[in-house]
Amino acid sequence: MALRIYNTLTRNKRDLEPLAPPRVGMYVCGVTVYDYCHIGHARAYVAFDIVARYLRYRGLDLTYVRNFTDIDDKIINRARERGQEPAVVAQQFIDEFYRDMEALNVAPADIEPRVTEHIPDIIALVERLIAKEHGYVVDAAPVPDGSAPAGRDVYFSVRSFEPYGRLSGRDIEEMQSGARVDVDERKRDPLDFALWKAAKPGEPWWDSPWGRGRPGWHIECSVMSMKYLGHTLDIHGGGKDLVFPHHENEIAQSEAATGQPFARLWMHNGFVNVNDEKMSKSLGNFFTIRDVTARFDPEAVRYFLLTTHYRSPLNFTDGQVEEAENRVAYIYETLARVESFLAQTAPAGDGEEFEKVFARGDEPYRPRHEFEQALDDDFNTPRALGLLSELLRLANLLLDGKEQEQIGRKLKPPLRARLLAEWQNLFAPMQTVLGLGARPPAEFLDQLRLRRCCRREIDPAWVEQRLAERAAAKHAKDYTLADQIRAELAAAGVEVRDAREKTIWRVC
RNA sequence: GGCGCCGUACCCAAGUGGUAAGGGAGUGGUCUGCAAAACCAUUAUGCACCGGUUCGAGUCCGGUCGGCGCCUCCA
Repeated sequence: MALRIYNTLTRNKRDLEPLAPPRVGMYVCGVTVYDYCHIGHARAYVAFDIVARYLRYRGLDLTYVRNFTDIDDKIINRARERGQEPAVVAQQFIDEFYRDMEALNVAPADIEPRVTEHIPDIIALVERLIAKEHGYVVDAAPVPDGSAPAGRDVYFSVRSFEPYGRLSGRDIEEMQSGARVDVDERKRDPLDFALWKAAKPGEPWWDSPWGRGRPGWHIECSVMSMKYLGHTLDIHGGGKDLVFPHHENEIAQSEAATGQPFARLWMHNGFVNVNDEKMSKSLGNFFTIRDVTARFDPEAVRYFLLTTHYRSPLNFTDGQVEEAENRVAYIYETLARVESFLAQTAPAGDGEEFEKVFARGDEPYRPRHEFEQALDDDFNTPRALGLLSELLRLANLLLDGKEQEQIGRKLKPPLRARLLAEWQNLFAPMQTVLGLGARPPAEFLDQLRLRRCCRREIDPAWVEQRLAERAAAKHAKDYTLADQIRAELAAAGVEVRDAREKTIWRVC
């Protein structure tokens, strides 16, 4: 069974065919570190986290590279605003990035290179492009204060690379008429882009054959991806907004330099929208990961991001994240119930396997197989979550002892325990691949309750106090008072559940 | 203007030409002192609209309407 992935370059799904199986090299464009990440960033890195986890689950030997762009105009501007060194700004937001990703349970990449640590490699590639006449050197634009420029600029000649535009499906001639490209007579073609930029006064710089300067935006990814993964990557990924010009330019630079295909498979995730419009810094309609995880459990954000296929647009609303948070709570409540049942009942019984007991007509029930089919099909996480939901429902069915309603017969508790133990094994890969439900259930549920108490300004001590009073009333068979207290708690957002031994509560 | 994507129930969302996953909300039920949770049942002869191909189309083709994206920094 092959893993099929949508390839932006060919506009269809292709089998993943690594150059040197089982090894797979994947490069994903990382963040420019000048600000907190927003939900759009979260989507991209959660999407590729699933890719990484699933490739490993499938037994592939993945090397995952994700860079940090730690030198760039925006970082320099931010540093200037704050009166800090650009390197300080960059380091701060690298740290913030890690905090966000950790909260979202996004595993680090294997290699996380930074642009500023690869300047000699970048210079070498620019020199190579100049030698092959794909790059050309021009005088830097005049400096506003009239002083002499510190170096010269190097541009890539788009017309020297015949296939330019293939990834994004556009034609150089047609783009000219777009008229939205700047006119700079130093460039041979308006679409030519900078490989190396002369330093302006007050900007960070590195010595180079073209004087003091710094890398252009696109060259870093060509350099760092090929350095760690070789000339041809198995997978190159990023957000849809990088298709043009960033990835187009990466292809041009890399293939012009090496003469080899740069990436076999291009994956691009869709946007996160707000009111059906793209969430972006420039539109100012973004929510940072920090904002959202302050209000909702980070795992709810992760779940929410997986409810839509990674290539489709995803509309962000509080209601959706709240719903996701309820689903995650359902996962952990089920896991907690399974744990507690198994702690009390010893499994026993043979020959009654999950796939037979819950057979669908003549077909055995094989959730793991279906799960793999879903992810094999271009990482279809919504389908995978659907299967997850079914599986959770079956666990609760067994826990309630209501399996008769589904399979037409009643099972003895030891056999139910055995099936639930098997259930845990079926569920485990879903936990590890999706990165959901992997925390200790009690810990999660306590945290969620605290978080929701904060959200609704409920004092847990007050709840406990009122519940004690209600227990006394119930004991005295004063149901009127007991129900009155329960109604009062419910009005505050506290849901009371009378379980067998004790009363538990949660916040909605 | 060029290129491209999308339009599935009240809401979110899968859907590989062959009887429309899953979740939320709603309704009925089981359980419960009553509830809540959980579970069971139920909710699209229908997939924006109009044509076409086919034994058969949400799925393929053409057109119409509506929404969005890229073409400039952007995950």
